[in-house]
Parts: sequence; C-alpha cells; structure tokens
Amino acid sequence: MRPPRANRYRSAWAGSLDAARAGEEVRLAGWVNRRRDHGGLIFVDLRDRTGLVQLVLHPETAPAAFAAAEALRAEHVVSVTGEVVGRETGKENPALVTGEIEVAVSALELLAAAEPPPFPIDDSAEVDEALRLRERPLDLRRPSMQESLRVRSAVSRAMRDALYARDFLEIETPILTRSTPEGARDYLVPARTDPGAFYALPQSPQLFKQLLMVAGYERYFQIARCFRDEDLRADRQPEFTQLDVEMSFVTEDDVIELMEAVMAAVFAATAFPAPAPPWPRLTFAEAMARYGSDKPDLRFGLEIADLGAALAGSEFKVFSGALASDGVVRGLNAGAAGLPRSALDELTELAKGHGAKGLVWAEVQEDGSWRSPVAKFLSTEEIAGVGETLGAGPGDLVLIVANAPLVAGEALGAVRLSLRDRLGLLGPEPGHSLVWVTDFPAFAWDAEAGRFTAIHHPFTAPTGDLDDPGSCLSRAYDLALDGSEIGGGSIRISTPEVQAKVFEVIGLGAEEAERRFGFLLHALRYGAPPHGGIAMGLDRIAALVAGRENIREVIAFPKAASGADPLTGAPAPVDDSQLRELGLRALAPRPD
RNA sequence: GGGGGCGUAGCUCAGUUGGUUAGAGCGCCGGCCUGUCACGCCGGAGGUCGCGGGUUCGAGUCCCGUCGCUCCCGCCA
Repeated sequence: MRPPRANRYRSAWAGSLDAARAGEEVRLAGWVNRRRDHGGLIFVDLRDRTGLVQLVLHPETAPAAFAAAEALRAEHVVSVTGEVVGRETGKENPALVTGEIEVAVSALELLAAAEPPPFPIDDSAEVDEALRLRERPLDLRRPSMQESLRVRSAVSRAMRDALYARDFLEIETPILTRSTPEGARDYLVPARTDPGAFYALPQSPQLFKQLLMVAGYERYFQIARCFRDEDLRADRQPEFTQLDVEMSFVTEDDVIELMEAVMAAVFAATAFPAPAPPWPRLTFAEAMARYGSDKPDLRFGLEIADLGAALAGSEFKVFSGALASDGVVRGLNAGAAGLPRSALDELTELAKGHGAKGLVWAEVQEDGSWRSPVAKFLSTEEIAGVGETLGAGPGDLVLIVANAPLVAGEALGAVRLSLRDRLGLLGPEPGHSLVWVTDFPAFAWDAEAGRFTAIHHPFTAPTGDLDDPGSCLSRAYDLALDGSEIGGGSIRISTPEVQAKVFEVIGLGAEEAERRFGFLLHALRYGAPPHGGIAMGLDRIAALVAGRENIREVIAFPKAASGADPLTGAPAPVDDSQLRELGLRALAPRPD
C-alpha cells in the first residue's frame, strides 16, 4: 500500500513499514492497540487502518515522549515521530506483518484520550450483538469488521469496474417515489406539501430502470438501496443494497452471460474460490424435481428421484392415492445414514412442516427387503423398483413423500438440506456451487385472494397462453450460490398490450392499473425496446464471499432483528409540531 | 402473528439436588519491572443474577408473566 500524501499528523501507514525503510524518519497516527510498560522501557502497538506496528520508547533518548507514553491507555489516539529501525535477531515478531522492524519514537502527541472500551477491540470474544450494535463505532474497529467492510467495498468496486468496462451508465433513481403495493409492505413518507398523501421508499428501482430503457440508455446499472417493510431474517434487512442492471435489445442469455462475467470479476477480486462460468442452468421444474428447491445447493448429491414408475400399480393407498390425483411419489437415498429413530421423527416433523402428510422411511436389509413401517403394504417388485431407482443397497436409508408435486418437492428439499447438515455431507472443503434457475411459472393461484398473483413481478415477460395463466412460464432467471438466492431478473414486458393483459390476469382492473401504473403503460406506447435485467443482492453476496453468517456483518450500521437501530434509537417518536405540519395525528398513544 | 434458544461483574463464562458471604479468566485501578509483543509479578475495586410476581424456612437455581437479543415459520411481487 502506498503511503498517503504527507499531512500534519501522518507521513506513513503503520502496516506499510518494512525493513527497506530502516533509518527513515516517519510520522504515524492511530490508536493505541496495546501498551506494554516495562518500567524503564515502553512498547506500544500502534494501530491504523492498515495494521499494527510496534513503537518503542526509551527514557534516555526521548524523556518527554516516554513520560507521555506512561499515561497512554487502550484506544487513545496519538501521533508520533520516530525512526524506523530493524529489530535485532531474536527480537522479531513473525506474527506481525511489520514484525521485522519497530519505530523508535522521538516525539509523541496525545490527540485524544479514550475511556476503556466496553469490550475488547479484537476478535478474541464473541460479544453480545446488542452491545456491538449499540457501540458500533467501536465494533467497527475490530479487525474482522474492518475486513468485512473491505470485502464489501471490493465487491461493489469489482461490479462497477466490470460494468463500466462494458459501457454501462450508472444512473440514480428516486428514493422518494410512489407506492405500488403489490409486493412487500411499503415504507411511507408523509408529504408536507400535500397533507394526507405519501411518498413510498422504493422496494427496487424496477419501473425506473424500465423507463430508462424506454428512454434509450440501453445499458444501465445502479448500486441501489431498496426498502421493504417486512420482518427481518439473518439474510434480510428492511433496507438493503442491490446491484441493479437493465439492458435493451437482449435475451435471457445476454443478461446471464453478462452477470456471469460480473460475478466472476467479483469472485476474482475477493479471492473467492467459485467455479468459473458458465454455470449450470436448471429449469424451475427440474430444480424442484431433483433438489426440491428453486435455489438448490449443488455442493452435494442426495438427489430426489420420481418413484411413480416403480410404484405405478401399488396397492398402498398413500402412494396410489397420490398418483391417482395428479400427485407424485418421490424419494431420496440418504445413504448409509444409521440415523437414530429420534432423527427420523425430526425429519418427519420437518417434512410435515413443509406440507407433507408424512415421511416414509425404509432401511434396506442385507437381503434387499425393507425394515419399514410400510414394508408390509408393498410388493417385492415395488421395493426392488424403488431401490433400483434410488440406487439404494443394503444399509441405505430411503425417504419417500407422496403428495402434490410442489409439496413433495419442497418437503424432500427441506429433508435434503437437513441431511446435509446432520450428516456433514459438505465435508471439510465443500467448495462452492453456482446455478441458474430458469423458466419459473409466471403466475400462482392465490386461493385466499381468489386471483392469480405474479410469481416474479407483473412486469416479467410471460410465455404461453395468457388466457390460461396457470400454464404460463416466465422469462425469469435466478442465480443461487451454495443454496442461497443471490440474484434474480427477467426479460420484461415491452408492449403496452401484453402489460395490460398481465395486469388483467392478476386481477388489476384497467382503471386501477391506469391509476397505479399509467406512467409505465403510457411510456410503453412510445417505442419500448425489448429489454431485461437483473438485480443482485449485494449484502448477501458480500456476506457469502466474506464467510459471514448474516448480512449484518457486512453492513456498517444494520438494524437489529426487531427492525430498530440500537445505535441511534430509530424509530423514535417525533414532536407533535412535526406531526401537525404533516397533517398527521397518532390514533393512540404509543403503547409502552 | 406463531415457535425455539439465550440473558450472572465492563467483556467472555462457570455456578452441583433449591442451602454459608455468587466465582474464574480477561479488562479496569494502584505499585514494581529496560526487549516485550495475549509482557510479567504483587495488591485492589467491581454484582438490581434482565425486570415483575409467585412457591418455599430459604430462589441465580423451580413456576407464571414481561422486556431485550437472536434463529426459524408466516411474510418478503
């Protein structure tokens, strides 16, 4: 790292010093990481953004600096002048990048004292997260957080560089915009200039980027903040960041290939050992059938197989009933699991939690027969057929679900992931998997609402007959990394007729569609190019690349799981005068 | 909205079957120390056992409620 231009306090970075600079006089500035006072000799580890260097203070050569150093405490801020000196043989510290040298201090200025920090500014303890978030400025001093935010910065830089190199324009879109309630709950901002009316914070720049395509910009991107007022998770914050991309005159392949190049650049920049593109593509139907997930983890096998053929004539009502009513019987071979009965019960509960009526288990015996609660209902041929389909031999555990295709898929998908963790199927060096999932269904029937809803969003181009919405697919694609969805996009609808028809399919009357999305329909009438794009979850990508368990670890100032910000205390009440100005009144006192 | 886990010193934790004055390491304060780098040695301070109620002769420990943090389901076009 190059030293910065000299300033009043510092001429060199602590972490940049090495034996080549021995004899040089430098000025350093930073925090006291640790002080070791030997009475007649004081060592101070000075920390700045780049690392640590040991300062040494001698009472004879620099009595004033020595006296000042006696009063130093952890996290005091100092500026020092001194000479870089090579350490004598045997006095080096191989654990320190700068361990070949130290700085013999001639002058020391205390820039700021510090109270003792409430937790150690290192990575030695797993400190309670509530405290960490309340004391975030101190938490962010810790090496692991510095590393996290460096990784995040490297991710967004690699994205920007890759897209600028391909003639993309970075364009900002509004944060104060219009509510389009169709997806998540909106965050609303009352409008002072129009009492009773509200702005909404964007759930994504979706419509604006489409309008930019209509406007002829052809290649747009933005690292955009998005807002969704829904409950949090380890991988969900109420405000989050996505790499938002849109292109004109493209097909699915163009967007996918572009994003493979961008993500490969991200992985290269962060030394993340991802496989090189192109990455495999599965249709949604395939992904659900083989892995029971629309974001499959391909780092391990345990594929799900269809047992319909092997069980076609079965007398067992659970199987025959499912097969007779457009359902499926699917199963997987958990291998020589040796799972205790309690684990099987837990897996059964897991499957039930995902809609299955139960989970059939069977252990294949030496002679090929099954030890299973359902063995007596199945013929020898059926048992043999299932074994053959699943490649299950003696000692293997077979797990089977019979239900509607999506339910059976999701239940077995959950069982598959649970087995991954229970059986340690990833191994010590699991590597990484990336996979595109394509050809999603376009619409899902919402029984409660009595209408179809768009599975991706209502601007996604459908394929098939819109008069039979349930059969339509969409030109959408998601990217999954190690079983996490990290991005998704689609080719969009670019004609007003199709867009209007899709609004109709999802039960949006022409009048309401005009009121909410009139500006889009209107723009589409003036010559919209075929266009499509994608949005990549920057927080999730940064967390996965940095090896962090949750996205709060790669966000400088995240919200807690309650949605509150422990640092600032937001959300917080406001003065009545502020409410009056906005034409608002609280319906009830805040319940405390 | 629902379910699980956690909450003891500034931090990380231990605390047996409900039983004497609630402990350890680190940190903090004072003293000593000229080659340490998690410096060392000696001494000291520091507790609303999250909060409220209950059971009991007696509660950190058992019960009920509640708050906070967290994970999951719902939700997230």
